[in-house]
Amino acid sequence: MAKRQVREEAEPVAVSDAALTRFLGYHLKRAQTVLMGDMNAAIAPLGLRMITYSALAMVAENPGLRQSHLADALSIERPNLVVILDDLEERGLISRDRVPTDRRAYALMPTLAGRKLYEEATAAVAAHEARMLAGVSAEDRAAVLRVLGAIRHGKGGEEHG
Amino acid sequence: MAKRQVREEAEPVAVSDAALTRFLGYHLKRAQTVLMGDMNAAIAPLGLRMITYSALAMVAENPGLRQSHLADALSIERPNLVVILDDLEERGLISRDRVPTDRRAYALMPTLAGRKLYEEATAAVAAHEARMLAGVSAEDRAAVLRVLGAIRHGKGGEEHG
DNA sequence: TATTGTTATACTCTATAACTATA
DNA sequence: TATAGTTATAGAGTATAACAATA
Repeated sequence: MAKRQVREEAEPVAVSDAALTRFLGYHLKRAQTVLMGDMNAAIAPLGLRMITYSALAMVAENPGLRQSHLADALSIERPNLVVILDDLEERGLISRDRVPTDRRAYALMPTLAGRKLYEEATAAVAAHEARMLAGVSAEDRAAVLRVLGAIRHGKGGEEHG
Repeated sequence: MAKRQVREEAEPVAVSDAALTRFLGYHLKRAQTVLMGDMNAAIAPLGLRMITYSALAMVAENPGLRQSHLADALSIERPNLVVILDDLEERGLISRDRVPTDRRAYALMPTLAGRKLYEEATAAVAAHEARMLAGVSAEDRAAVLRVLGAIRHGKGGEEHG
């Protein structure tokens, strides 16, 4: 609107990305941000976020799981898992049952409502990813999993400082 | 250490990931965390982090860049860029020069020290990524870039709510 | 003495509103 | 009135220390 000044850039301004596009870290971070933000939006109507869905999924498919094991599996710290499980428990999606043989620990169990929401959410997540990967070939999908696995596991054997 | 109780799990405890491994978001987040953490460690000796390196790289290869354009290019908010540039400027790696034709804006310029550090850091980053992708084929690397690009750009044309 | 879950806390990252100085 | 850069601030996400109960 208005009269348009003597400026070259009214459009997005083409800034060269060339300095960064050579690096996988750049692409990985951007894609991760977009995918997770979009996935969070996709399951927000169910009252879930990615981390919350992940915890629910693990409990649903590994009934009896201990909190410390779940934290390890999700690669998060034990203290940070507490509030996530508080949320799921308060909403009646999981329960924390005392373990008779080790009264320090809790066995995490999905409730019926938890299982139901897990299935709904899983369908939503699958649909979301199908949409995100609509134009991607099966070969490329497989390749991505190989590379992401290599990044995730490749580390640790190379340097230790 | 000590006597070993009557417990099945002294080792890492095999918890099934199956509930999550079907989803790309899971792999993407893990890989991103590992890669970025590792890259940050790789360039920490140079006093840089990934975001800090990215900003320096963009300035080095796009001298005269404005802050708002840089923020757009890095997909970060303008206010968050300020402290990053403060850091680079205080260390004498970039300068903020007034733009004569628009005295509101700053033209970001790399200093000589900035260019030098950028080249060092670029070598470190490239070496780091080469290490991370050591066992990955050229085809798989290309496939990853295709898929990450699809995720990053694929969004936005599908839904708008 | 070590471990499970918890609390408190801190540090980073990210996001928004509002200010200033210019346009 | 709108824009560039800034300030202040709030919210996630992530990390560590330390505590109570239990092993």
